[in-house]
Amino acid sequence: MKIYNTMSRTKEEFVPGEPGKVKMYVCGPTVYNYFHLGNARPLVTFDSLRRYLEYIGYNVEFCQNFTDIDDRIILRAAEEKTTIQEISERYIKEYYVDADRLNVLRPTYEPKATETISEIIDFISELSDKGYTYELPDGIYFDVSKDPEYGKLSRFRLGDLVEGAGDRENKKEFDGKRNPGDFVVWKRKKEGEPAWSSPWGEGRPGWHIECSAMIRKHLGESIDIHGGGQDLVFPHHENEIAQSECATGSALAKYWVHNAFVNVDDEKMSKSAGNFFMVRDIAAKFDYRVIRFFILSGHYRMPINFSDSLLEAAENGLNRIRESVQNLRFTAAGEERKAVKNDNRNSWELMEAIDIASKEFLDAMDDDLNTADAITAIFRLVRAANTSCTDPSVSSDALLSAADKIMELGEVLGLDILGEDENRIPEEVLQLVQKRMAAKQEKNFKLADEIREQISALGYQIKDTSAGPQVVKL
RNA sequence: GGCGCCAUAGCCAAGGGGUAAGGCAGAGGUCUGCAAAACCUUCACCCCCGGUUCAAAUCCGGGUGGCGCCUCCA
Repeated sequence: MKIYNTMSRTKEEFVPGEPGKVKMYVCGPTVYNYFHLGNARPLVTFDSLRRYLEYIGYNVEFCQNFTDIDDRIILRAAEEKTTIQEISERYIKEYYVDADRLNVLRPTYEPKATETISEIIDFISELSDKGYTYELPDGIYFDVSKDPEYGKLSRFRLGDLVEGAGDRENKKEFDGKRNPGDFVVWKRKKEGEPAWSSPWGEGRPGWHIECSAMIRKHLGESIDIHGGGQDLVFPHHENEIAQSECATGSALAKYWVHNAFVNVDDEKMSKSAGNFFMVRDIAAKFDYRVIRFFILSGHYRMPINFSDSLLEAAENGLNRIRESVQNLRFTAAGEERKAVKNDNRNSWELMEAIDIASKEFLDAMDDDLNTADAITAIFRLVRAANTSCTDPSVSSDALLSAADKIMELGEVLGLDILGEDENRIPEEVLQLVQKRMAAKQEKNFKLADEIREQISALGYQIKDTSAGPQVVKL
């Protein structure tokens, strides 16, 4: 497959360091709150990349961290008069509630910063021994001027950073720093803060260092894919590269992959801007599957706007796929349909459409994870399959093959098109369906409509087809 | 100031030198007691101006408009 590499700013052929194996790392959440739609985008994007790589045969080792020690967590704990452990544990639990329902697979490794302290300290020691760091009263800093390649990912030059600093240049934060771009790897303890002992006294790790240490601990010195949101390119990933490559001497990652933002009215959704929507709250109105489908309906490197009407459009689109699978299975179950031989011409044409959809799907995903086109391939199969449902000469086997393929491709995107339990109809509902059938036979349409209302109140919808009533979960 | 991205129908969104995928919404029709779904039909010359070319929405140059990073941030 081809994947866009931020390092080269071009699409490159994906060739992992070790054949058949992929090592990928994605920057995970700082756990001090529920996550918003903008945070959900990389989760869904990289989960889909991981699923696709596994689908085409790779063995994927996937690592995603939890930042569970950070200024915001400390602040939150202070506000609530509790410990940082309590805060981070709570929001890790809540993270899983949302992530699981978004059908995000659990990573192979999910390290926490606070459980990686000794590796982080070792890492800093190495940098220190090699002369890349210096001490200031408040902590240990990385000297970016010691790294001749610094800036290669973001393509920022050190001089430009000084200019970009603008009005911040006069602020205290630069006091003592050798270069404006220098960043802290170990923060000395301030009164009342949680701390760990280290060769530099009590303190806690800086933000960037945890990822460098975790990657090496779980995946090794060099990995295949490193992912995250576009805003992490600088400074976070740039600094990770500087630390890791100065320490180990080898390239940290072969492919740098970054997703674009979720916007509201064309402006970046962010906590600081206050224009964010929690996934939890959106899920009160829309199914988590709709949220995932919405995220995947555009290319990951293009910004997407969020609004209710866009979610509604996504919901309707996803329903079209779901209904198709339901209709295919229902139609295939018909007795007359089962008698149709599967080697007739029209059945064969549907089988061909299935193959074409598979190929289009693979082509789309191979082209830099083009999930928008991959979804189009599914829609094209849906159209062909629905048309086949109206053609009595197409066999049950062919219809079921189409349904299976739609489910299979949907699963690669993690869409969970039809859950297992959605096929089982409760006895109570089935009895009502029988009663309604009887009422219809007697032309008692008033009663029939009342029963339909009852069924609907139980969460099921009834559709009268030429082959009898079809019941589906709403 | 530095670096970078984007501009395609009412909306969303792919594509990317040879004459515009798909979805949502809309209109008309078929089926149907009604409803729902489905099916059929219909719905764009791709921001503007130059240039290259037999041919440009696609390439190049210049505009205009929108956005992002350079500060915690997905």
